[in-house]
Amino acid sequence: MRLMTRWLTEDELDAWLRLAGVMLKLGPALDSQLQRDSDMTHFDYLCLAMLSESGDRTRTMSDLAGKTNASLSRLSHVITKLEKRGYVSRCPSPASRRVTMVRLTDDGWGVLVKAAPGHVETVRSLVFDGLSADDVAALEKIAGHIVERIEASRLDSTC
Amino acid sequence: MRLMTRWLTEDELDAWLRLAGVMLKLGPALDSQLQRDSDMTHFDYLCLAMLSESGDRTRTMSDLAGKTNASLSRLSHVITKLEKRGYVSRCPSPASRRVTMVRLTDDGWGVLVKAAPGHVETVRSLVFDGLSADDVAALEKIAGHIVERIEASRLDSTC
DNA sequence: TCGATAAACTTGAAGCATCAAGTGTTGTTG
DNA sequence: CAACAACACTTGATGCTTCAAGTTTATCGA
Repeated sequence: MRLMTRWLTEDELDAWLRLAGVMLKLGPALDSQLQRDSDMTHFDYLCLAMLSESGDRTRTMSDLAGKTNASLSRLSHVITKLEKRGYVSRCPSPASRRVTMVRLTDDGWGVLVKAAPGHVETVRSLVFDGLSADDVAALEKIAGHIVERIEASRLDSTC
Repeated sequence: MRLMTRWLTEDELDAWLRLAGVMLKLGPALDSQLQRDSDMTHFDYLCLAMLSESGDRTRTMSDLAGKTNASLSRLSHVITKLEKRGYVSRCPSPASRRVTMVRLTDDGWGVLVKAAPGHVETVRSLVFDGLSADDVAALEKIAGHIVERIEASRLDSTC
């Protein structure tokens, strides 16, 4: 708790309200397209995509949670759903009995391949069309900065 | 539907994954702080804040939905909740009988004033600390660009 | 002016996310 | 080596968001 609040400057406030707008609108916009065309959430898509990028299409829950920026709890619920649909399967890890591994099935791969073009087109048209290379670099830098700070703050409070 | 997908470049993909990280982590981080310290959601806070910025602490539902980047349906549910807590009140509009006006009550104002310092401090520490003025300008430009494109795309599909 | 269309919400149900609590497994330390 | 803490999840309940459908009021065209 601080005694004096460091308020935002006018420029910061403008930037903040727009960023809040992105948070409030972009997620739903992506969900809406994927739901309509492929009956899945953006987060579902991310899970399948992150699995597909692993050599053997397999990851541990914790690893996948990290790659998708999700809590283990959220991931567990979603993996249960995707497993019911046959897109992924859980299997025990050879390394340790307390880790669960998730594998992208052939069906899951098929669904991902079908969903990808429409999703990428949506991301392109909502985010990247009209952005310069400098803008893209700035976006990566700033977004990376924010994610880092969030992760650092979670470490603080855990100790 | 396009025949050839314009995939993302490597730089775009990096930027996109980080932006997705922001979407997935920043909202929950803000919710978590506000929930813990003030028993409210970030979206609740935004509603109260946007009402407080109006001269008479009053806005129509549609106007407030626009300011908070929300659907009318979402807003209606949340306003019902905030009304039950006594932070806002609904009243008819003198101009037209189909518009509902929402007013920030004194209690709501009090809650907002109490919540603001902690929230602003969180936003500052997660987003703005460590960003240069150029970064802030870039953030505003890019986030504004994305929000504009989402709004434009919604108009497309509505016609 | 009358009827159709659109605007401005509201509501209920269904699906998602989060939180708290619980289970089983693996290091770790006295 | 036995207790204890930490890790890697899983589960159930609660609250939030979205979607589809419904209501009431205003506008617009013939």
